[in-house]
Amino acid sequence: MYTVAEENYIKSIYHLQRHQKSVHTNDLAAELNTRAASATDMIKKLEAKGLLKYEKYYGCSLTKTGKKLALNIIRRHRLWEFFLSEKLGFGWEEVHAVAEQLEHVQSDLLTDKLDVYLGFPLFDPHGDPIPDTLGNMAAREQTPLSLWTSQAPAEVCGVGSQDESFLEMLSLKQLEIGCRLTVLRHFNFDKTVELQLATGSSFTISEMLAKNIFVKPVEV
Amino acid sequence: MYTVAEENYIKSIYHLQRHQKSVHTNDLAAELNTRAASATDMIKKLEAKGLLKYEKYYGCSLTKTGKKLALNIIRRHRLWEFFLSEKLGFGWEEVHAVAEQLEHVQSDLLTDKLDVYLGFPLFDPHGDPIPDTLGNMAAREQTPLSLWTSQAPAEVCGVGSQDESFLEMLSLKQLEIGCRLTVLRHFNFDKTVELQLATGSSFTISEMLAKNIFVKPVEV
DNA sequence: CGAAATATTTAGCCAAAGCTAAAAATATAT
DNA sequence: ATATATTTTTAGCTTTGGCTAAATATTTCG
Repeated sequence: MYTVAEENYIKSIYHLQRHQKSVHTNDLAAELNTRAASATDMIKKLEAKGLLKYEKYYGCSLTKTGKKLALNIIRRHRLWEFFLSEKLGFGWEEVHAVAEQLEHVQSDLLTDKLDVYLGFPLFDPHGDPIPDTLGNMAAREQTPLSLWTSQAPAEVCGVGSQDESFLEMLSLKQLEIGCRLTVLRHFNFDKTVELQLATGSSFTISEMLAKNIFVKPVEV
Repeated sequence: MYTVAEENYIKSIYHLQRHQKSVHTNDLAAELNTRAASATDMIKKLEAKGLLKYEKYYGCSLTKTGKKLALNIIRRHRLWEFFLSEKLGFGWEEVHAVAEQLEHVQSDLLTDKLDVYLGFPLFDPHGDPIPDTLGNMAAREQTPLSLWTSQAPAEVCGVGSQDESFLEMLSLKQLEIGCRLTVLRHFNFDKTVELQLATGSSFTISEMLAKNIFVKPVEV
């Protein structure tokens, strides 16, 4: 069994590892809203437990065991998100905070029974894929709006951040998951994107926002 | 917000308070598998937070605030037990351990939405009543087998302990929740109880066991 | 009643996980 | 390439929750 703190470190290291191959102390501390010194301490502890490899002043990266644990935590998190949204009627922007707590309930039996009960969902309410028992998950068939060049109508199917101010902005601009839109044009100068909603209204969004909204072709 | 340790102390004090009016340090320590010294420390902390009143060498008892918290924790615990049993198909003897973890997820929104989702259940799978938002709960319409004198068939609807060895014994003797039985007689000498199952088999159980099995009249 | 047994508290430690401040290593920049 | 800036680590302290051993209250019993 692992402590909540350990699990949170493992999860953060896993997420950071998608971008940088080796995870640096400062980045990890920033991700967890803590200090570099604390991160160093925990990294050492996790290395002792065989969950990651660590080279002083260079960084760390998860071992096979560490990755497996990370995927299990992510699995729990996303299954709970799905449950909260689908079964309890939580707004998709409310689920994250509660799932942060639920993900630390350690019982594989619970996780697997929940998975069965939910019908083995492949994606959580944010469009992120849910790992199965072995850690395998579907690839997200998603393109950030910033890269979507097709004229064809697109459906919002994922977001790149759980930040509250970001999610608030989305719902303000009526860019919820499942909503349909068309990209009118990309402005090369400042990378802003002009788009039109199914309701007919059109407006321009920043590059930052466009990078964090994922879309896919509208299904027939 | 309260820590997991604090919540567990509050819950234990609440349970002990049903029997003794004032809860003694040693009993509390025993209940929580810890030592008297640790209990003293925590009692002081909880008093400082206004959750209980404490008199040195005498004991402690929950304040109004403390009781409210206790009932909220119990509410969460029993709702999760119901969920695990009803929705996920856990055996009723498996739910307790997992609910011990789930009960510490702190989100009133979650608790209330879960309650709605489950259809405002009144009793958990062990037959214990589930408090509502205000802390009110149904009285358990249950009699311990040791006091059941009626000739009429009875239905097992509750248990007086979550102890593993006890629950194991129950399932071994096929005395699950919901099962039907008739009490053949009470032996005055050693307070054992002879009973007959719906299957026809009959046997005698100890006073200890009889006190911990709750029954109610079979519903028509 | 007073001595022995029992219960409770105090004092002093430990481990986990965090922090600050200072030291050491690495990276950058003129 | 050396000086400066940044990053990382170390050292030492804090809080939470638990422990043991010793001290102090309380209860019980001869």
